[in-house]
Amino acid sequence: MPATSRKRAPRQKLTADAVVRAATTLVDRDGVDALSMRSLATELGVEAMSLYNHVPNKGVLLDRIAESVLADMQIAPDPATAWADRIRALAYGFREMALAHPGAFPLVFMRQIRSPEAFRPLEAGLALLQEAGFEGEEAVHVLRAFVAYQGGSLLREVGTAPLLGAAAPDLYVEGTEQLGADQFPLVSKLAPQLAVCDHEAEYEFGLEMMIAGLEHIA
Amino acid sequence: MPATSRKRAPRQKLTADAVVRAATTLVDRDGVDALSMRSLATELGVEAMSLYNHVPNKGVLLDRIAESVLADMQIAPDPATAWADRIRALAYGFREMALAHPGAFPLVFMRQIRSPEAFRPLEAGLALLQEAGFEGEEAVHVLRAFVAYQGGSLLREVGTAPLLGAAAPDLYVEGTEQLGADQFPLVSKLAPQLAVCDHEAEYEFGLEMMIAGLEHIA
DNA sequence: CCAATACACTTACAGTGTAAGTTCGTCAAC
DNA sequence: GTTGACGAACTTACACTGTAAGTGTATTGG
Repeated sequence: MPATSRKRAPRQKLTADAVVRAATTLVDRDGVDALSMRSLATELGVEAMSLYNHVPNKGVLLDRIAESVLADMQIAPDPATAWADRIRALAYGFREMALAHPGAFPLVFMRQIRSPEAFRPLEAGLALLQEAGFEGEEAVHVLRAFVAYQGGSLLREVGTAPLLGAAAPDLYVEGTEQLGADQFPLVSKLAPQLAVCDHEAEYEFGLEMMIAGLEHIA
Repeated sequence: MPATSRKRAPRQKLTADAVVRAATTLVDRDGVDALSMRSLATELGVEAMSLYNHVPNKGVLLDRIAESVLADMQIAPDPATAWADRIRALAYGFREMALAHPGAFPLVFMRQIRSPEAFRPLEAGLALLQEAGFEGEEAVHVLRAFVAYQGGSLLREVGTAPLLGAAAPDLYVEGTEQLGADQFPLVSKLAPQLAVCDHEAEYEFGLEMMIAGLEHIA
């Protein structure tokens, strides 16, 4: 007789890691709102309360998801190129992390992470800025500005913050039609441009703006 | 005998507007998570289901809250100063709106608003950029970049996206202590600067960076 | 081989959004 | 003045949420 039980499920290994991984997958697939302890348990072929043997509560589970996403971020080995290019590399690495986890990325932004995963990209950014000539408080300011821009951009791209995204492509046209072009002439005129949003191009545009601003300061 | 009934509550007028106003107040005071149909009803001295006579469902209620916040935004009458100054004025008006509604502001960012309230600031921004020499698609790019930066910044300031905010002031110190300064020397060295976050100063810093970048393009 | 541990299970409870049905205050028409 | 209609607040009910508490069993260390 094998080592597995004869009644009930064969006591398959359910580890904390498996729980977090499954949760991340579920969130990326169906969105954060679709994650409940019961839906996750079902996904794992287990009862809801069993999850509490591996994760203290849902809040911590969300933190773990964010950490696992952050841990996935690729930080380029930083070849000796111009610092502006290295900023670009780091920024696009950040974006790829977000796009790889469209559902879970907001958690990285919204939850306070207190683990090495959070320090790793931070350290990389500070190192890069230091070599670019930004030290101490100024480096922190620059980093915060970049993180704010990237966070806003990527939340828009993954759909969490659709403000000014493409959204329903007929929104502006419809809206401006029924409101009349008199009241909002420019919105009306630019409706076609507002109705589409090439996220990669937008990301690049803003990033270059910020880098140009940074070079102005340097 | 007055016109009011003698049994039950005096049938006080409960309008859609009153519902949205009360919801906005509640959300700003206690946070979005504290808003439930029942808690809002209690606040209004009414049963939960009565709200559905004035608002079709909670989602729409959240939209209405966002719209009411957007409607509160002051758009400066735009004196004939340099366009960079006018960008600053618009940006600080946006920030003041956010700070006046710390709980409800995230809804402005997260929910897709399809009402005149949303077009008004948009039109103002586009008008301003046009006078600064940015037309068509380029103006849209610029606007999206600014909105992304401001959204990210303000979500940090109101506490929704604490990433890189001050947060627990001992986070970095503790973190770097227990992890050792070897692994993250810069984070460790800059822990004091990372532990504090003067939101207004940070907002200004990033804004000036973006404006400098914009002037570089112009 | 037995005791201890780890961990999945069951039950239960307070809270959520909201569909459906009931009751009642107010006002218009006769 | 009576009646009827209508709007709006109320009640009940249901499927869901997170999780506290307690039960049972398969695996492992002595």
